[in-house]
Amino acid sequence: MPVDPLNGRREVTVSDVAAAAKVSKATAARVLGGYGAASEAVRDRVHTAADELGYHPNALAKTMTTGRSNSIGIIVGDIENPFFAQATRGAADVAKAAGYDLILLNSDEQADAEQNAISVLLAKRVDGILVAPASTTDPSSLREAVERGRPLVLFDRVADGVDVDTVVADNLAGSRQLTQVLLDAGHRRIAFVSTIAHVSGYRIGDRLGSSSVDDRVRGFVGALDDAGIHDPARFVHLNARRDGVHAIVRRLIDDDITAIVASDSLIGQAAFRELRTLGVRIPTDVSLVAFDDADWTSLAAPALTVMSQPIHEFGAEAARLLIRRIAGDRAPIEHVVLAQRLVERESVAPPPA
Amino acid sequence: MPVDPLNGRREVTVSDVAAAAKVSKATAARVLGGYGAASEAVRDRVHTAADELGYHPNALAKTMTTGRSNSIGIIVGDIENPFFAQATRGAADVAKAAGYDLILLNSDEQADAEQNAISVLLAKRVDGILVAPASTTDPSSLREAVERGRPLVLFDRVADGVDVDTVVADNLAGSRQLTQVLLDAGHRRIAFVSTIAHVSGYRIGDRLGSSSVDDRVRGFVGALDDAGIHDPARFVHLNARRDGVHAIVRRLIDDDITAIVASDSLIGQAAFRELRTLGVRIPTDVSLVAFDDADWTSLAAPALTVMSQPIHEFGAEAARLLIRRIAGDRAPIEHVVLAQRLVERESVAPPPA
DNA sequence: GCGTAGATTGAGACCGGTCTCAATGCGTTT
DNA sequence: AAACGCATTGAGACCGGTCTCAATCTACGC
Repeated sequence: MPVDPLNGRREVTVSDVAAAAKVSKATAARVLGGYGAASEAVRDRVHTAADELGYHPNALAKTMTTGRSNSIGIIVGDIENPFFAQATRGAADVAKAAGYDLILLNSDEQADAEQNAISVLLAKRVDGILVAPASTTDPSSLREAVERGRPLVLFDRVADGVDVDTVVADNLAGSRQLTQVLLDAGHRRIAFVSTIAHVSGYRIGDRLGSSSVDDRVRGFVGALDDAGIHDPARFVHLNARRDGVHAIVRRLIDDDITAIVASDSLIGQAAFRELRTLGVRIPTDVSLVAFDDADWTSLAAPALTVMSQPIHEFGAEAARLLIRRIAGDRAPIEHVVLAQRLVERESVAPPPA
Repeated sequence: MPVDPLNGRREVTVSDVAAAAKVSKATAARVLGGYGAASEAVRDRVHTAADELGYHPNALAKTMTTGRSNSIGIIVGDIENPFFAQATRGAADVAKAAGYDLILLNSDEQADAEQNAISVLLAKRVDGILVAPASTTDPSSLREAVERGRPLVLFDRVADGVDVDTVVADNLAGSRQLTQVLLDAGHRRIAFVSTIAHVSGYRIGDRLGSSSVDDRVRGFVGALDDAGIHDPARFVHLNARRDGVHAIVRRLIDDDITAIVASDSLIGQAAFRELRTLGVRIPTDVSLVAFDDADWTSLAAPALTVMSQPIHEFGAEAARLLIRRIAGDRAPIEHVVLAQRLVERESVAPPPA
């Protein structure tokens, strides 16, 4: 009798049930597994035997032969970030409805952690992987998944040279529109702030490590450019993680910036706090807008004007695409682009005279 | 040659590597698995063969014999709720450091979903389970895990009759202290609002479905009682999910309540919004306090006075306890109680004259 | 030079399912 | 009554690892 190595207890197996029901292992497996046929009488015998013995299927053994684990991996930057939490929930709901579970890994936006996460997931034989890639420009961490032919779907950002389904927002258009709100209010000295790491000062044509931020910056720069503002690139401030959002914001105030576009909700929050501690009034002295309609943006005073994204849907749609691929769909790669939506509130006003 | 049933591709196995390295399967397994001994020469041959062939271990096959999956399940109410997201991150970090991955399931605070989640996790042979139980009073959904001897650790709430390690906050003391802030400000008509379902109006001695809410209510009632307030139970308002926080808040205002204790951050948020739409000024007209130092509470105007909890630590400590149990620790059951911390801000003032 | 301990290696069972294929049983057709 | 089709059942290989145990090899002591 086999013994569970973990707690020394015995797990009831198909063979045990078969013996108790006086049928072959194959037959017991058929009725317990719900495949193949069996006579009514046998089915009853097996089921009652299973109940009496307390049979519980071993999903791993099943995976061994079928090759399907009914679990999918999801790699996010940080589950504590409400953005990822929401996307994960969207994915979890779709996955659950289709009979899949989620194995969750945080990458902290680190390529090596991401690569390691993928190896782990592959070793656990997940049926597919959902990832918000840490780097758009260096997708080497994703290579293993692609090479080994596991279905892979990217969300929030794309990755160069990785030919898989993706679900992202229309950040280019969204950023243009968000920036335009500021321009329309009369601002000319508008800063864009992002935590993304970049080798040096931003210059037109530079490619950023995250396609979504890249698009946002391009939308921002494009809008300024269209408005006839000279050298818009100088208004782009990156590396805010390294330098600190508060330090950057302080510098911006010194530079007589009159409006700030925060690249995401977390940066928006940090900027909001710093402006408050500096005693800078929003929107009287400085206007502030951000991406993502996070909870706090409508609760804060003033409430923030934001570019809202269907975050839940990022995860849900990505999961749908993935599950289709797992099911064997060989349709051409799909690049889903979801619209953003402007939510105007109270954080924008004309620049001070 | 075995073929991967999922994508028709061939996965390289220990046997393949063994053949290429001209050693037995057992020997190849030993060097690849890092157990047992092998001569330097053989080790080299096997490793180069593995590299050339592109060998990737199958963690499931390993689990089949060892009985350890190196994954732990975590069941939360809703990963989208920042509380659970934070706790999950805490657990994920500790788990990762110990070589475990997390399988995440949402229960939506539903006992049947929780029970199903446990079955799934058990079938996937997780080494242990972390759960914020949906019901303190009806722990039947947890029974299977206990009966089958899988290590189980509860966090945020306990469950009656389930004799396992737990990690919760000192809600009784925290709630008392939080209520006292209101009492000290001169309030006598203070309401406690929770979304928890309850058969009827709250009465002293009633046992609530969540031990943490139960403790908070008892702390609240105790503080009022000590302050000589008659029949404090009448100030406890439950079933806010069913009735709607906004409806309850409106009713409270009609009843000339001068202060509100929100049972968690989400309720605090809903109450805050409703008070604002009603044109009720905080704290001039009504004081508002809540549990959990969520982001928005310090960003809102006025900033909320809250009872802060070490949420991250709930998950982290629970994971630590669980991993100890998985490792075979037979020490007596541990009930960790973490302290809460009062954060006084601007949402409390004396009641209007 | 021989015995023996210790290191190295291989054969094959095992984990708990699924799956293929052949054997058996039974009702129907001719 | 022989032949046939279909439903039901069982034997045993297989998935990809681990693990036990025995066989072989090596070096050392006397």
